[in-house]
Amino acid sequence: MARDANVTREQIIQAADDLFYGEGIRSASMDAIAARAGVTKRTLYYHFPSKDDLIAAYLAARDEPTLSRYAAWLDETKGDLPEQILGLFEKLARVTKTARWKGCGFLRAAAELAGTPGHPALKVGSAHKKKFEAWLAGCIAAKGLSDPALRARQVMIVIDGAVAEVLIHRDPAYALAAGQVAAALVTKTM
Amino acid sequence: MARDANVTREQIIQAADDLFYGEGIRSASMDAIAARAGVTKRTLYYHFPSKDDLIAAYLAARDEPTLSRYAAWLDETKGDLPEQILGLFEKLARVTKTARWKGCGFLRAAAELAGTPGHPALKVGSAHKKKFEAWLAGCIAAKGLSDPALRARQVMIVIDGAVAEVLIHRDPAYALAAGQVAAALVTKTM
DNA sequence: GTCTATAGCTTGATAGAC
DNA sequence: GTCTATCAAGCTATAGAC
Repeated sequence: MARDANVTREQIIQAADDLFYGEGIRSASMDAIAARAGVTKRTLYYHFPSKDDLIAAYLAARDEPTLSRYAAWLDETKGDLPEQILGLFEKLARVTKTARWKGCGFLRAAAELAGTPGHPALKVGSAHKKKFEAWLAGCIAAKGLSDPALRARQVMIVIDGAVAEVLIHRDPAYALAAGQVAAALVTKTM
Repeated sequence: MARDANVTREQIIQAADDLFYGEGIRSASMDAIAARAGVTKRTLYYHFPSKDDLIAAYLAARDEPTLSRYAAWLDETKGDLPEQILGLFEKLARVTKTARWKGCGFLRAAAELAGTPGHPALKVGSAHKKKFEAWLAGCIAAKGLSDPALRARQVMIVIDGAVAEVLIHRDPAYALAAGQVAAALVTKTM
């Protein structure tokens, strides 16, 4: 039945997210993902013809939730845009302290798959970051600031730089130092 | 002979660098590394007891050359510190266009090994980035700027953010946009 | 210190039944 | 659409000779 198929598909995606994000893409085996999803490998391969397809689907499923999370972090913070950006980075710093947090899934996929240039998951990751950057540009343009596209790009660089640095050192302080830079980037007088 | 052992060891490290950096750590097999180094697996395991040891040694070997490269990029550029920083990012943008460039080996290792927290290579990577940050702090302090430690940390965030973004989009323009931010960070009037 | 050879296991993917 | 069973290849690491 199509209804059950979607449920099964979602269970597989969830298992893939747990293992790809938790252990790394190459480290997580199709065996382990099938077992975690509670299906056999035959069923897994029925829904996803290859591991590469599953990797791409795993990242695609993270796109919307990731954007929503950052948008919520911004919206939850009172004040003008620089203050909101500071709030976003404070919330980022907080989640990086949790045991589950292991950096940005898109960036980690790009890092791990850098050796296979045409990989479908790389396109998904690039598209996600473009969407993120466009959302930032919209927030900046709404405040009437000059050069929203450039500022959005620079804030994006600072966000991913902060995430990378926190992952490397396991120190949330980097996110707070980054927040200051990003806040300055969305302030009229630079 | 000890002399030949060092030569062999260096050949293995070179082969590991080619394959770990080129294809990814998990994707590159010990078989392939031994073959590329022109030794048998027995010899490979004589010099490096495990793959994890070899990964750590591969990163350790990249430490000094990486720092020297960035230092050269700074030194080669005429002008005051903000101009030198701009020059550094321009040179970064240029090398990202080469086919061989695939991001930062340290960051990619951190991304790939995020699932194994105690891995020796993660300590090597963190130590390298700390050293890089300390070098930046020295450059900034030498110019008499306030808060050299904080500024260095923020420049580090921007550098790694730029590298991450260029890797994701395969677009050197991100490095140039990042250069403006970093240059502003080492300017007296912020 | 380097060789040949291989153990012991895991991998991504498939065959055929129902 | 899901199952049981299995493949051929690749993996890390080791044994024993010289």
